Parts: sequence; structure tokens; C-alpha cells
Amino acid sequence: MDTTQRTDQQRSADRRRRELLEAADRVVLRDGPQASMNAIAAEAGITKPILYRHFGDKGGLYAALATRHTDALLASLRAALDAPADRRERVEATLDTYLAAIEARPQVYRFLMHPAEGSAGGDHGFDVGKHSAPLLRRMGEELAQVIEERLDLGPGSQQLARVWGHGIVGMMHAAGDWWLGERPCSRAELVRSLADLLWGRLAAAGDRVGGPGF
Amino acid sequence: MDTTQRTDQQRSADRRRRELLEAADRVVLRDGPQASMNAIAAEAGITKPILYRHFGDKGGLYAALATRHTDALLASLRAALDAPADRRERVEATLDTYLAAIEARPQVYRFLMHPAEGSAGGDHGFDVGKHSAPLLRRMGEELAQVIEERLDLGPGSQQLARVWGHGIVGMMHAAGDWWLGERPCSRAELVRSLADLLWGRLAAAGDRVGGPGF
DNA sequence: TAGTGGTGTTACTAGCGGTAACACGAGTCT
DNA sequence: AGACTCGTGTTACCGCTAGTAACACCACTA
Repeated sequence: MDTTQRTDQQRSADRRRRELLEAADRVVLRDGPQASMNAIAAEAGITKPILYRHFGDKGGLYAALATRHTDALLASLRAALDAPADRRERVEATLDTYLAAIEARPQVYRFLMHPAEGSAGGDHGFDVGKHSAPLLRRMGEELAQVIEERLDLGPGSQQLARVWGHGIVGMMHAAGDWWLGERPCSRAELVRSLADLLWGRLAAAGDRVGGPGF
Repeated sequence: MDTTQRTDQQRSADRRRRELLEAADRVVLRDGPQASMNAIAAEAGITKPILYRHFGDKGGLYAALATRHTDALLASLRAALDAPADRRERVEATLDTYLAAIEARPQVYRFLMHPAEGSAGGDHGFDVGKHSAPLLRRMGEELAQVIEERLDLGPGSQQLARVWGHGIVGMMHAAGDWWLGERPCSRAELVRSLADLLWGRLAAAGDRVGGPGF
């Protein structure tokens, strides 16, 4: 039970855990978010109780799975957000990165947006205000931080940055989800339209003839 | 089996249906979106198969339930959107109406955002791009229509209006969800911050000292 | 040789959505 | 009257799920 021994065991457990996660990944990407624990165990070549020993419950497994993908996506977004270009170009690059990601791997996207639905049992005093996927929350917080660091918004800047961070992320998400389902235009056009919205074209647009503007 | 008879029966069935919906409403508002069909049937004083005869499956019941609340909320939003005031005031009124609704009845809000999760069984060729709740889609489409009717956006206005409709709704939803969970500021402040975002303050903000702006 | 810890199994529980089969009461046709 | 249908209700079941208890094996150690 010396240190070396325990390290070896831990290393082995970690490796096993990674293998299980990869198997779970395959199943979730194939069957969608309702992939059953039985199916995942079968894909990994083992049986259910082992999954429960490693991840506690379904929520734990899904959280571990989601963290991997979320981290990867957030890294890409950070890179786009940090590119050496002016603000509009950075915003467009970030939007495009996100949209390219959900376009390239829609199953991953679907999973990240609805990871743990019917998992926990009796949540009677239930969590109001936490319906967005964790990914959205994390993206919102990250964006808020970038905004607050880089923009001069005057008094109340921190709070404003957080509102904007979550708001912009929500805009991106909803528009992207709709776009992915209907494909009404190219990705570049969507990016441009959203950036135009953020750039105040809504406020600047003229009223249509025949009545006061929206 | 004459017309009067059939009308009587239909009327009775409709009345029953409404009673069942009200019972389901009570249970869903009490237990959250995972309320079981057994629980709903018990609340209504009957047993499961009757629910299935009236609504087909759980998705049908939940859809009927969601439609009621969604229609009500959309009516309020339309009223705010049609108020006699200038554009900014209308936008703020609409945002405030939505936020007031989710603040006043968070359980309804929660249900509308996650109505039918683990319902249908084998959806293997699965619906990519339809993860937002139907409420969000409907709000996005309605807003798009209003924008397209009232604003002069130049060429490609219809497509632009739809992107903006869904984007703005997503912004409102994500910011509202975050705000409802953390309550970092008053509703009025949130409304003002979001309207400022839509009014181009992001583009207009100056860079912070020490580097190029976000 | 006995013991210990990790890995794996089978077999089970409780609850879910959904359904088949049956029972009762009311109105209708012959 | 008697048979027939139809809507409403029930009980008892199916197949599935998440999650668990109990047992078996295998390697390593004292």
C-alpha cells in the first residue's frame, strides 16, 4: 500500500475510465442523449455495475462526457476570441467557430444541449433558472469575462458584461439551432446577420411605410 | 347517432379533456416536468388508460398543456409589441413582459422549456436542430414576422428578420434564465442592459486601455 | 496459507410509458 | 323485452429503464 502501488492503481483506473468514456461517447453519438447505461456498458464490453462504480450515476457519466466536449469547444472559441484582428472580425470569427462546430458534429451539439434530463429522481423543490445546458452557462460566463476585460463600458461594467455575455451566447445558440434545423442560408450569411444585429442595425433601421416601427 | 347526440358527446368529451388538463397542470406545476402519467391520473381521480385515450401519449398531453400556456404568453408579448410607443419602448416592454412572466410563474416557465424529454422511444435518425423548446421557436417566428412587417431592412429583409427574430428571442431567453437563477440585478436593469445591447452599445464601446478591444 | 482489494458477473428491485382485456351503464334498434 | 353498440372505467400486464446487492475470480501481500 505504498505510494508507488497506489499510483499504479490510480493510473490503471484512470485509463479504464478514459476507455469507458470513449465507449460512452460512441454510443451517445450513435443513439443520441437517451443512450441507456446498458447500451454503453455493452459497447464497452462490460456490464452496468462497473459504469456505476466509475461514475456514480448516469448524471455523473454524462457530466464527465459533457466536460470533455465542452472544454474542447471552449478552447476553440477562446482562440477565435483572441485572434489578432479588430472587434468585428473577432466577433464574426467566434460566431463562425461556434456554428462550424455545431454544423460539423451535430450529435455532439445535441448531447451538450440536453445532457441530463430524466436523471435525478425527486427534485421537488426544483431548480428554477437552470434550464440552459451547462455549456451555455460556461460560454456565457467566459464571454462576460472577455467583455469585461477588454471593453470600457463605464459604470456597472461588470454586471453589464455578464448580461451581455449570457445574452449574446443565447442569441448565438438560438439562431444556430434554428439555422441548423432549417438551413435557410449559408453560414457566412448567418454570421454576418448576427454581427449586424449586434452592431446596432436594429436600432438604425428605418420604419416601413404605413406605421410606426417595431 | 344524430347530430345533437354527437354534439352532446363531443361537448362532454371536451369538458372531460379540460378537467384532465387542469389536473395535469396542477401536477406538473407541483412535481416539475417529470410528473408521471400515474401521478396525473391519480390527481384527476382516474387511472392511466383514460389519459392515453384522450391524449394518445405523454407527448400529446404535454403538447396540449404547453399550447395553453404558450398561447397565453404569446398573447401578452404581442400586446407589448403592439403598444403605441416608439421602437425602443416597445422592445423594452416586450422584454419586461417576458421576464415578468417567467419571474411570476417559474414552474410554468420551466415546464415550457423542457416539456417532452424522454418521451418517444426509438428516435435513432434523430432531430438535429430542434433542441429549443417549441415556445422559443414560436416566439422567434412571431418576432421575425413583426420585424419584417415593420422595419425597412433593405434587400434580403425577410431572411434577416428571421435570423434576428430567433437571435433576439434566444438572447432574451438565455439572459432571463441566467437572471432568474442568480438574480444579480433588478428586472428593470436587466431590460435596460439588453436593450442597450440591441441598440449597438457593444459596437460603440471604447477599448479598455492595454490592448485591442474584444 | 490466509487475507485483501480491485474487477467482473448475475440477479434483482422499483418505477416508468404504454397496452390488452375485461366490466359496467346508457341509449338504440328489432 | 332482448340483443347490440358505445363510451367510460378498471385490473393486470409487457418491456424498458436506472440503480443495487451479493457473489466470484484473480493478483498480490503478510
